[in-house]
Amino acid sequence: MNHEFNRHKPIYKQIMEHICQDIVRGTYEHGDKLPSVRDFAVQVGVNANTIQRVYQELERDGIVESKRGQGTFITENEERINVLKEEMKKEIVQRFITDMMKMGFTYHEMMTTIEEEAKNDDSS
Amino acid sequence: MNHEFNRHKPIYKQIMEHICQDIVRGTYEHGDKLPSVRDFAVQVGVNANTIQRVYQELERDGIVESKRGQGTFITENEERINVLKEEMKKEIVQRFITDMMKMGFTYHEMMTTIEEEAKNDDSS
Amino acid sequence: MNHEFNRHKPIYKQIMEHICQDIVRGTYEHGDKLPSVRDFAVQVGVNANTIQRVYQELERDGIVESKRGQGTFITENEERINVLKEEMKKEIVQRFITDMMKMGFTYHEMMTTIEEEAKNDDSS
Amino acid sequence: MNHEFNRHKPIYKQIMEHICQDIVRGTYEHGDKLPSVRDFAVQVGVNANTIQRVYQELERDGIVESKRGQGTFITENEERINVLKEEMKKEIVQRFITDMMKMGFTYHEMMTTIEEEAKNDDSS
DNA sequence: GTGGTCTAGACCACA
DNA sequence: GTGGTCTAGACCACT
Repeated sequence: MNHEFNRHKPIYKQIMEHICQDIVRGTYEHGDKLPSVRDFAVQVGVNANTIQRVYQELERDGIVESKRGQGTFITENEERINVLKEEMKKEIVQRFITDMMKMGFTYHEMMTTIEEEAKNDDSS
Repeated sequence: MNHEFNRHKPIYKQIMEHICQDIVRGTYEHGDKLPSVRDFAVQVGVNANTIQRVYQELERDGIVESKRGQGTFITENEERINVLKEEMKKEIVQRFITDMMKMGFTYHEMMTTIEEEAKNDDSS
Repeated sequence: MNHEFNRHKPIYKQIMEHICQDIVRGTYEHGDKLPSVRDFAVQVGVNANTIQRVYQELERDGIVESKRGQGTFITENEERINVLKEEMKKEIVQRFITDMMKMGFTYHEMMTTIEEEAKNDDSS
Repeated sequence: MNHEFNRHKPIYKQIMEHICQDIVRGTYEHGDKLPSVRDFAVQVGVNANTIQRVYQELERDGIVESKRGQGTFITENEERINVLKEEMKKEIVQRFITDMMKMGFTYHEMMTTIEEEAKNDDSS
């Protein structure tokens, strides 16, 4: 499988985000094993060094833990995952609100807009 | 006035966005004159070339028009401005929705979250 | 009447070209009087200085002659006009041929292309 | 090699045109790697920033693609190249025809003129 | 004074 | 080494 990457954002960050999304969505659970660096690199079609960096940064953030000779695992620390979820949600929401406000929209208009999208989604 | 710039995004893009926000919010109207390249550069504390690039890209996008020896102006084409507003809104909203969905949130949860932020804002 | 000018070419040159085209096409004849600087400026909607420069350069080229207190006239020198026509034609043709050759077209293809345009023009 | 540039046209545009001509003529094919910004700059004797701009504008036009840390490549999109060829041809031909018409020439005269040039070229 | 182009040289992130 | 951004300062043409 060949993933599409956004040109204007570091690939390693995009992969990091993707993993985090999988975690908070429940696709990965605490303690799950991640693919090996090499396998993962082949799967997404990037250099192994790039995946290496992804795992490093995720470990630095306490999201994953690498065990020598065994592989890399989602942290057993459930609280860390909850915090991650809140962090990500907050960042996305805050960004949305400030961007919309800079354009002059009110909270009411923001909610209406999302409601409309929800309807479009239903009917499609 | 000395503006703060996000270190992970080109300054010229941040300035472009800022101008576009001013336009859709109504701070600038169609036909309005923008500051000269050099004046604007001094105002925001960047090099004149950076502003030059901002104006160039905005002109390519049909948002402003540069007139020789006279200055740079918001386009007279009101329709273009309406389109700009829709484009910007759509991009922000779509981004928000897809990011939230990737994390597993429903439309309902998205709206609830914003509602909560609105309340916090009131009381603050 | 408000003329449209090409942004990326000096206005005075565009006006010069326009006058020369009128001359070689026969719209102006040798000895004809051109509009006064001010009238012409109003007609085409530019600054009078710009027209002033147009007349100056045309006079330098021997295309027009200005007579004090009377106005500006197309030269009486018919030979000069014939030379002008040849110069302009040659420039246009040479430019066309070299541009097409740079793209890899043959003389035969150039003529075919023009033939096609001629047909489209007929039927339209 | 030291190239000659037309003083009345931005160097970056002249280089852009040159590259496009190489593409439509087949000197470059889809997927080919272009010289690095710095190498190209040395080759044509201009500043690296000028080449940078050339690549940027070509990328915006969908003609080339820049890949981080790898280089700049002609697009893999063959259709885009075909469109480019048609665009360039059309622009040149239309310009020739309108210029000649403004001077009062007929389609027949245009073709005769080119035919004559072709003969001169043969005998030279 | 206005926009537009170019240079020289620096620094950064990515691979 | 590769593209990308930014600065400082210069020069040009147009008005």
